[in-house]
Amino acid sequence: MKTRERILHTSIALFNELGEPNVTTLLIADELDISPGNLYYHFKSKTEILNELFAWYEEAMYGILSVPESDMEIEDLWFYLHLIFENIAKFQFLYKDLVTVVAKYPHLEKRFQKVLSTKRKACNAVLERAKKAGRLNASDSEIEALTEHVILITTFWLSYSVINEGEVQNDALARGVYQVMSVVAPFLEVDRRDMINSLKEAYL
Amino acid sequence: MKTRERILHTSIALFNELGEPNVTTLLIADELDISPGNLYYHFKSKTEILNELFAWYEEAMYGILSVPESDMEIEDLWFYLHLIFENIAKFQFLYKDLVTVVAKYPHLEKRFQKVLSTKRKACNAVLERAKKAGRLNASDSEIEALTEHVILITTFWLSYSVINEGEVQNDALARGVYQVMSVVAPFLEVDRRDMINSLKEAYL
DNA sequence: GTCTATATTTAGATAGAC
DNA sequence: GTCTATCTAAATATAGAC
Repeated sequence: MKTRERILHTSIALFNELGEPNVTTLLIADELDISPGNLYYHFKSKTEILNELFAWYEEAMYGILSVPESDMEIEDLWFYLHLIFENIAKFQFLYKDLVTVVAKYPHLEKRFQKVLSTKRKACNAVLERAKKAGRLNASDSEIEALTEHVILITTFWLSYSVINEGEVQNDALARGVYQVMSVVAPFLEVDRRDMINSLKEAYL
Repeated sequence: MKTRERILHTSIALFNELGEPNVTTLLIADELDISPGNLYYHFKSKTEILNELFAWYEEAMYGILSVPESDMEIEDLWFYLHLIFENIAKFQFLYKDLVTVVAKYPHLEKRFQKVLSTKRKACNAVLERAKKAGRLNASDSEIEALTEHVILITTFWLSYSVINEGEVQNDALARGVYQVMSVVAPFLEVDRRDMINSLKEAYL
């Protein structure tokens, strides 16, 4: 792996572990056993490292969100949500210090908002489709509130885990998925609600 | 008002407006038209300012949470939730940069967790009481998930608002209250659900 | 491409006069 | 209690040799 690539991979690892505000360019260089001068040969600033990582994040997220979610069953939804949570975990430094990071790198604000609004649309589409398929009983305003819940939970579940447990535990993602499912459950028929409980038993 | 008090009030205002990581002791002193030396005469460090403000926060929060919530109707719940959101808004600098602030001031971690667990107990008690009074139809595991939802929403609603709108809007608190109510609504009888919609119309 | 050495800036904090 | 002046430490970033 070329130095430039190694810098990016080490940066994301350190950011995720220690939080972006606590990772200096010197620390990244130290961890790689290269000099700070070398690091700055490849990236003219810390911001540029962050930009590149954010581009990775966007690419991964839009990739997942563009999946043609044709009429999913509960198990598919569980799986799909897990995929999203996994990608969030991969870029958890963005989520754990979201407001701070966006304040520090203002040009990321609009881009992050765009990801969120894409997520919102995808979520809305999934719920509307479930309603049309007769799987979901919810009014328009209920679907609207549900969508907000789903986006809020997915966005802040990792922060919530860190605050409660001091770190991101192994089962944090599965518990996040369950938490999302539990907010949708009341609008499903009874037998599908049981299925969520089965999935909880199986994965949690 | 004595200088010591003025420092605290100016600090909380600047923290809330700009975010704790972006407020230096020099900025606080400048805003007050006093010298940095003077500020350090009253507080030996920035951490000590934060400690004092956090003690304010704890006092206010425990005060609200110890209210004997005897069997609340929907309107009372709405009002009670608004009280909690208002206090969160008063100390929004803690919430907007929660993970960052706790990482920077590690001794606050346990204390914040204690506030959260007190909140969790209060929420659980309210829901259990509503169930016993026949107002809420929810299983134990549903009440457990509901409690998590309520704590998650109250904790991160302000961050969510900032990310989505770039700042905390005037109606952010009322929308937060509604969002919490909407997660409880499916477990209420139909007429009480309508009441939530009426409250939404009235306050939002 | 990589290194060493160093410059620049800024935040937190202290010393000592008034 | 308050001020001016200054120190220290740390983080970002650059210059120039190899």
